[in-house]
Amino acid sequence: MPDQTRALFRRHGLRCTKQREVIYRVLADCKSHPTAEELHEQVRAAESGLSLATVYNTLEAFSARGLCRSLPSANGGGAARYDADLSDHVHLTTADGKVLDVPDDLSERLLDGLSEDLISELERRTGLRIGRISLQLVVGDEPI
Amino acid sequence: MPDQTRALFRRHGLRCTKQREVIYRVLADCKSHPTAEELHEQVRAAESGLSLATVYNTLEAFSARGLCRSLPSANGGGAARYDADLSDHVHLTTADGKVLDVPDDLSERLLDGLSEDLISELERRTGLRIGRISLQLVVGDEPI
DNA sequence: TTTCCTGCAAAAGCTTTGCAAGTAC
DNA sequence: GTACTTGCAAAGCTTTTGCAGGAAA
Repeated sequence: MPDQTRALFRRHGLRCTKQREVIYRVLADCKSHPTAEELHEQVRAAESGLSLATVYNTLEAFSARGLCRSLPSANGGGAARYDADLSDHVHLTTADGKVLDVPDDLSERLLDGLSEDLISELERRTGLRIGRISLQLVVGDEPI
Repeated sequence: MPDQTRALFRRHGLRCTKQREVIYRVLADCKSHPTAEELHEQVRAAESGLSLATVYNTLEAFSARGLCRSLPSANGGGAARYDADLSDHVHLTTADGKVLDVPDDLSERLLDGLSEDLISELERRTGLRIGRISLQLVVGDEPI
């Protein structure tokens, strides 16, 4: 396992196993926001014995420790999708459940609308504590 | 069934049945964006024989005809949530899967960021045809 | 009368869990 | 050695589907 990955896991309180390494590497290299199942297929190329349950457990551990996040799907049903890119960027979800990154410059224009005082206003009125916030555009090809 | 509901169903090409009426009424009166299961519980107060499969079929019919929409969940897994309010408003999804409406004035401030040319820019770069667009804030109580 | 809808039960899809064996620390 | 992780299988939850009877048009 590369020292960098080892350090990353340690820093987040995760044990270093070869399963976790390969899962992290595949997810981090992947621009398509894969489902657990898709990840499992790709990961088995490198570690053929690796089970789907381990993929789920690992994604859960990564999410809990802030190494990845799961993304809202189009409609609640269907498989969860995961992203190891934790930078501020907007996701665009299509009607058929795919998730794309909104290009950085457009993300920025959208995120500029999320000013500090809009967020405090939201906290005040909803009573929620808002630690992080992410923005999701859901698009359909039919006008409403 | 009230004439108004009857007319609404007819206008959208849906047959008028008492099951659909009660499901629509409960959903439209409900501010909490219920899951199919929650809706089923409430609906059975009025129509005790109504099955969960019918709730799902009906929500599917409503969504297809534009009488309601299903909302992205926090993380892809879990039950879908439904909303009969189709006006432009932003949804806020909490880490534990609840969905709230963002107050109108704040929704408006956010939606102002979605200018026509940002949307055409997105269409041009993604190759998608964007017929409708909805905005979802996903918040967590932990900083990322 | 024709077509669509409902209810039931069964199946399908996604995710979690219990447990025994194995591995990192 | 201790605590955590893995793999398997089974269970759990959500959603969809096939089909027979029933209701709307």
